[in-house]
Amino acid sequence: MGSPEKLNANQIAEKWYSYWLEHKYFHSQPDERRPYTIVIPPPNVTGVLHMGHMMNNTLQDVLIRRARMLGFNACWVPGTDHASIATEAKVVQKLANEGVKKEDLSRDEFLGHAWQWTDDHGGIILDQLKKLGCSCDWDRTKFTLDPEMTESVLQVFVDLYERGLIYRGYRMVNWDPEAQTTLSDEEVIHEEKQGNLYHIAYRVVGSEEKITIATTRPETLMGDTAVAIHPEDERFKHLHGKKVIVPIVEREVPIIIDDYVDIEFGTGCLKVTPAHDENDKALGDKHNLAFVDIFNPDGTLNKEGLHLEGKDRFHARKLIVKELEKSGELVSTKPHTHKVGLSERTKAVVEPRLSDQWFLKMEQLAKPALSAVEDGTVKLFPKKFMNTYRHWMSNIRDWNISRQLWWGQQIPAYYYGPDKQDFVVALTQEKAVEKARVKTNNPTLSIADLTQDEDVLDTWFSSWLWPISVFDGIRNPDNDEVQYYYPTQDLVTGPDILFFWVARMIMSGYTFRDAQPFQNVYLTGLVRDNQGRKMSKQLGNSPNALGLIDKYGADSVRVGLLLSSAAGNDLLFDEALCQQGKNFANKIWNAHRLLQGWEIDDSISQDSVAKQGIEWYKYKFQKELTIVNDHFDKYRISDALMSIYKLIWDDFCSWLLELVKPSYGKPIDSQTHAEVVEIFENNLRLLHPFMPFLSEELWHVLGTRSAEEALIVSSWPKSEKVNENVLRIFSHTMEMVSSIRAIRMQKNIPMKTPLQLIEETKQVDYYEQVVCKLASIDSCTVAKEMPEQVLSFRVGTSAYFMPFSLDNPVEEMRKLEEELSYQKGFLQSVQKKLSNSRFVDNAPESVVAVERKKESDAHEKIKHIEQQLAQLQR
RNA sequence: GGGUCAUUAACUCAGUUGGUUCAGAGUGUCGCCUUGACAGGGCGGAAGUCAUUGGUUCGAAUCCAAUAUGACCCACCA
Repeated sequence: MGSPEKLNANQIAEKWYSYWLEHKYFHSQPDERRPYTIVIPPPNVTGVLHMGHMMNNTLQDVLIRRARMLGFNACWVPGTDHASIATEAKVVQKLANEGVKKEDLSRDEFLGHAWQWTDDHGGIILDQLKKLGCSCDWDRTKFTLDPEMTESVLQVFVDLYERGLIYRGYRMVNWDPEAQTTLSDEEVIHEEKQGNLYHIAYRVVGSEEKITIATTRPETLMGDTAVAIHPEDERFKHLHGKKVIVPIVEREVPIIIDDYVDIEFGTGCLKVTPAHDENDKALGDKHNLAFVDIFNPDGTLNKEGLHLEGKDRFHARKLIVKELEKSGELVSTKPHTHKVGLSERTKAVVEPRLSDQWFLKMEQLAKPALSAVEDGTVKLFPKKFMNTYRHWMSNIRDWNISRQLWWGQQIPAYYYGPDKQDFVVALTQEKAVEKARVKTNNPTLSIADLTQDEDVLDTWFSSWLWPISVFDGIRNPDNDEVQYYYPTQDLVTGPDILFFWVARMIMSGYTFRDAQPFQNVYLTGLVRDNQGRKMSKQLGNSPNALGLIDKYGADSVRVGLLLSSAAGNDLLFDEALCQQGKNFANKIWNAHRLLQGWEIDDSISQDSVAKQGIEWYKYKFQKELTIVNDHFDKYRISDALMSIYKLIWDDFCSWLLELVKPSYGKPIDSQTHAEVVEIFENNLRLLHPFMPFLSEELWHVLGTRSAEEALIVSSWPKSEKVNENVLRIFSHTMEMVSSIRAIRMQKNIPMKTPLQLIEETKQVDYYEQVVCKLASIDSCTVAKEMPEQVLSFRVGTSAYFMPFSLDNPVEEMRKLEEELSYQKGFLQSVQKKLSNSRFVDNAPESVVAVERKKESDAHEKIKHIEQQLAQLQR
């Protein structure tokens, strides 16, 4: 056969990946089988594979490959996301490096650059997934900005608008001054920051009195249009109805009375800046205050900032504090930690800003999505995420879906007049014209009279349709594909996008197809380094994903990742685990070499020990198969892998192969060889989802297979009945072997020493040969009476003896006495339990029976040990 | 401020309705071995008052309460 001595993981990976592609095993189309579908969480089109992706996609591939072997029509849909703000930021940066400013480009010119960038860098990440072994149906690769995907998105926008769920509103939104766009609430991350609480004195009009307010943002003072106090605050009751002068701008503003104010906090007196704070806006609306916007889109002060016009907001803060200090109006500055909202993408401090934006009403959409998770139509793994999901869904706020960016789907709203209220929403310009003509009653209106809204849609407004739109289920709701593949089965993603993406897909699923998008959501943990830190570029603790594959091989990296990941718990990634994976691959490789190296003789009949071993292993395999299947059902993927790991390494390699191994230089009988090969093949079936390349390679080494017989499209083993009795006898046998080995090592007992068992009721003939072979003893027989000069050990309730002249009987006796006292203590505690009538009366019968068995077993063991001691004392 | 989760061997984690010989695994560690598949190996050890304190129970790592530590999520306290 001539397999090379060393395993070359990368070589076989390349070979089999092309083989699979060539035979279109990843491709799926509707047929009579049941579908098993996963849609990939689309990575950013210009992204690079990182550990999180590796983890995530390995899991998906394991699920898909097993489903394929289980006979499902497995379909894994790949694709990428245009990642509006992230990609646009990268393109802007790239242009800036070339000395080009975004402002100097037209929209079309900019989009040309963005597409160029996408074409140059896009899809790299998908090629990287191939290196990992992912069996995606590449013929189905989608991009969220593909024309048909865009059309789906726009159609949904129009539809929701017509249903009255999308509206245009002048609202306080999260503004990212760096990217100069709005952000949804979910794109804002709050971080604790050390800041100051400034106490500033405002003069009361018509009196010498001053009133002191507390603020963290003195630079917004120019936008103040009121000062607020609590109605019950005794300190300020005399000021009701009075006015104050805002320092620097010298603006006269009212003192308003509102119980929103917290008497305890700061000075109990609040400056109100309705244009730059959500709460202040509420106060402004309620008390009919003026709104003074003091910022430019880039976070600098506008002309309302007077002499500070053009200064950045944080610079302005320092300058204003200085001015107030000089004028004596700054009463005090106290350190104060508070949460600051940062843009998820640019890390810029988010500025609350009033502006015209598009919103989607969420309350109605959230209802079916909430009940789907509550009633188990959609299951979350691990379950703990149900609580956060429920909380979020029941407190959901409207979704700001417009972004002041260019890279994305432009909002299909068309203005036909100077007033921003005069617009129509339509899928195409042509349709927009028609609608506008009707609306204005002006039949001469033309496309030239329309201006499309400048904004694009939030990226998530396209990805929330992903499970439907990849099957074209928005534009063609009745097409065969979407009917067949939707709802999909499993979704594997990180909990960080539970709200961004998962929840919204569930909402869109019910809204547009009246059905859940997937049945199960497996939420993986974050990948951290072995010190528990998040992996990040700044820390430089993120291993190069492709480098790992080169170094260890894809199979080993997959194993390394899976060995450390319980669902939903963060996993501390350690490169040592990839080494463990590599060692495992090597172990399997060498097992096959052993098998291939034997000389086969078909003239001899089957070896009886081998026959017994094979019988045992078949049951052992079945037993583990049940456990593995159960782990899969519960999404305990790493447990499934660990079970297989131990089955192959310990049971197959360490026990079975040693059992069937012929003596040195002797041939193996052909029947045993054939049966071991079959067993090996079944092991490979279990292994395939985890280590696809190695398993496929060995599958073809062990037998000649046609393309249809490739492992990837073979079957997952079927469950068969287990003979528990055989397993029990074997585990007893294994314990005997281990005990003999242990004693031999300590006492330096010669090979071929015979072993005896004194109980006549016990059967030894079944396992005698196995024990003799593995423990290198001469025989195992039943003795009529206690032999002289023996070493002993016990397995279960059986006592075994080996004749051996002891150099140091005292040492042996000491050990026996230790064992005896342990057993006696144990017996005592069992008896105490059994003499407690409350236990005997209350505990289930089976539990009491177990205790009684313990008692009688302990008696028996004690008897053996005492006999042994008596013998030694003679 | 509200909530969720975690705390078990040196490390990373299991422990699935409380009940089989006084808590398991993988890695690491320590001994011994190894020219016959594999030192990327074999065999055999050692290692834990299950975070703390109470409670429920015949019986608690497991259920309840409080405390401590850590992680994450949500929220408009200037």
